[in-house]
Amino acid sequence: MFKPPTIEDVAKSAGVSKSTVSRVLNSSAKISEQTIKRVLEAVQELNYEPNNIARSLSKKKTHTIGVVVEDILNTFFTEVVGGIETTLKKAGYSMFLTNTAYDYEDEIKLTRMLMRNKVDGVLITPVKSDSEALSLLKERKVPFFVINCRCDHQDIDWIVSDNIQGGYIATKYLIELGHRKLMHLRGVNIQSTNDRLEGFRKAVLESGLKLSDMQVIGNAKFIQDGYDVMKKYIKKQSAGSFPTAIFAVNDVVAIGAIAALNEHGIGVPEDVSIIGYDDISIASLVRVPLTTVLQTKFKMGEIAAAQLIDKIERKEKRITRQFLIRPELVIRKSCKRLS
Amino acid sequence: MFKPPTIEDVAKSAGVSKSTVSRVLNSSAKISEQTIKRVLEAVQELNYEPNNIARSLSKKKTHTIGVVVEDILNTFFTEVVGGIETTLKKAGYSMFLTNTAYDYEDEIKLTRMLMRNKVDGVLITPVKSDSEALSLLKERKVPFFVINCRCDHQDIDWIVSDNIQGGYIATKYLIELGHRKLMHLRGVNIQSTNDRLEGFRKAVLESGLKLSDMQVIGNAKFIQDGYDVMKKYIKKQSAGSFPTAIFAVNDVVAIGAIAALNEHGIGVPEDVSIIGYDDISIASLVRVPLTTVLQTKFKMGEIAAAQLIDKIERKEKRITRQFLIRPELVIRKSCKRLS
DNA sequence: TTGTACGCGTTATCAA
DNA sequence: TTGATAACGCGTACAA
Repeated sequence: MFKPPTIEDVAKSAGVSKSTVSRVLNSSAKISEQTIKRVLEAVQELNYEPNNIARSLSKKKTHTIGVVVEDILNTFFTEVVGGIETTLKKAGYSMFLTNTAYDYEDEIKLTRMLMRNKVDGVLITPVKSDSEALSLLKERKVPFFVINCRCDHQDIDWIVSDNIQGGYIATKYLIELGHRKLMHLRGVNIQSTNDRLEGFRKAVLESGLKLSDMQVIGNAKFIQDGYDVMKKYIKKQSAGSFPTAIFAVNDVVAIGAIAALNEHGIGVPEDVSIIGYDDISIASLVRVPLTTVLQTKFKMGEIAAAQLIDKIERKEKRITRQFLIRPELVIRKSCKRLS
Repeated sequence: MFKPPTIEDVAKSAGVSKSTVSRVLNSSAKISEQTIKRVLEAVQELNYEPNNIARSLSKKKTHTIGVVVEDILNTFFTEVVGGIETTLKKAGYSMFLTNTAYDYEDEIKLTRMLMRNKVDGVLITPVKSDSEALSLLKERKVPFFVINCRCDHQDIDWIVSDNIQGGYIATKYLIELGHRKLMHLRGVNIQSTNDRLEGFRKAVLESGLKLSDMQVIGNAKFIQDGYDVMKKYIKKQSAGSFPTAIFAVNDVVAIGAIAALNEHGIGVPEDVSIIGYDDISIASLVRVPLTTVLQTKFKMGEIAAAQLIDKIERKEKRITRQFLIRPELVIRKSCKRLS
């Protein structure tokens, strides 16, 4: 059975004590040139790699960050994770990546697992804003940072894309193009999509328009939902009440809606303008390049990771850090100015 | 300063020795109902969580798998990682996810880091098929499994999508549709894309056609490359030699090529058929729903992870495991039968 | 059935 | 500048 060399083996080979080897490797004290050389030679020869597990146990620090994500396959989270990974690597941390698949029980189990693994900190996209996972972390004094969820508690750090602002700028853009009869294809009932609706309302009211003139329909999430909702709407409505512009809760819903519209001979943007949300990678490639609202996901991950590390290493007094990232309008071809 | 309770604390609180606590928690031996109850109560009360670091050090097993991926943002790898994560979770393992960004130096550094962290095994998509990372792992007897790369060495386990077969079925399909003047938009010079070209050639020859009649152009990777290569080709060529069908090295290159074709009034599939590779999520959403070749990425991840775990836990003699996953044809609308 | 004592591979403390 | 030796928190052989 193969056993990797330990610090003890190096010590013997170099003819010194293991404390000396440790000192050389961590350059923590003054050591004679001679012994340094001898130790490094022994390290080379044995091809010694320190055992981080033992080191972690001794130092009570693992240089490891746990990441709990809702959907590891969703490009939104993927890009956030990309930002996290980049930042952690730079700072010398490794990443335990876990996936809840929106399962609350799993979220708690995974958080527990991470705590048992003594991660130095946790980045989490919680299913619920009052998730017990957060209480667990707080109780055990594990530094953590919440991503993509505004938590009520004042002392919880988080970063979210400002969905109210995003809904606002999307709607405002449509209004500026001269549209007055708007529709919102709303999403499922969660914080982020509710915020987008709120932004929609805010823009409408602020522009002196009436909410009662606007239509808010659907409960859409995937491309098929966008298609179905639109299809159903078209069949029911008389042409008179048809909106001139639509704000869809996300890009795939927008794409589905466009397909339904086209099937009925309604052109985008000739007959109706449509704006999405997310700027998914294909937004520029679909039949009509999609005007949309961009969330800087990679950056969100970077900021969250950087903040967490700062919290861990600086150990400064509790400053609550809450970040609202401004989304950006990406103008392509799916909206036209109303003459 | 807060200190989480240790097994010792639980032992004291329950009035037993720590070995007893350990036994209860690992149910490794027979213990009286009484003490079991007392211990569990103490665990509850103190909200005790075992320290996996200490446990790992003692048991020489971390229940952790290192994953080294070339591009954490690429949906190909993302889906593979999805399959890995699912499988590992089921088996009770955690995942250290790292990203090389195609940097060979990084690949080695990260592999070293994983070994220092004493992962029980490694899943890796190496940049080179003879990467030193693999030798390191072999030397240190760390079980590993290679994803998406056929390695020369007979004793290395790997799983790849069969790109030769993929190129073959794509080309064969075009030929079966009656096409005789084919073109291949080739990719950059790496194993997988070279294999696709090889499959292309194989299908051509096998059908009794001449390779000299076929055109192989480009060095394309991204959407822009597909556009540029096609654009350039159109400008140079006389209509006579134009192919009736094109096999593009991947979907985005195909999409770029279609854009270039359309700009010149060449319709797909009316004037020229085109088939892609990958079945990226948007393949069905672009102007012309794309016929393509599908790689079962999630499944690749699942298989790789399952095989690795099997290797770790069964400790059976060396059976080399090499998997060639068959790609599948996904027929949509971008190819037409030649009359 | 339970407890004692040692080992896992480091770092940290205290002498020398 | 170095070397013993004690933590770190847990599993486990051995003894009781």
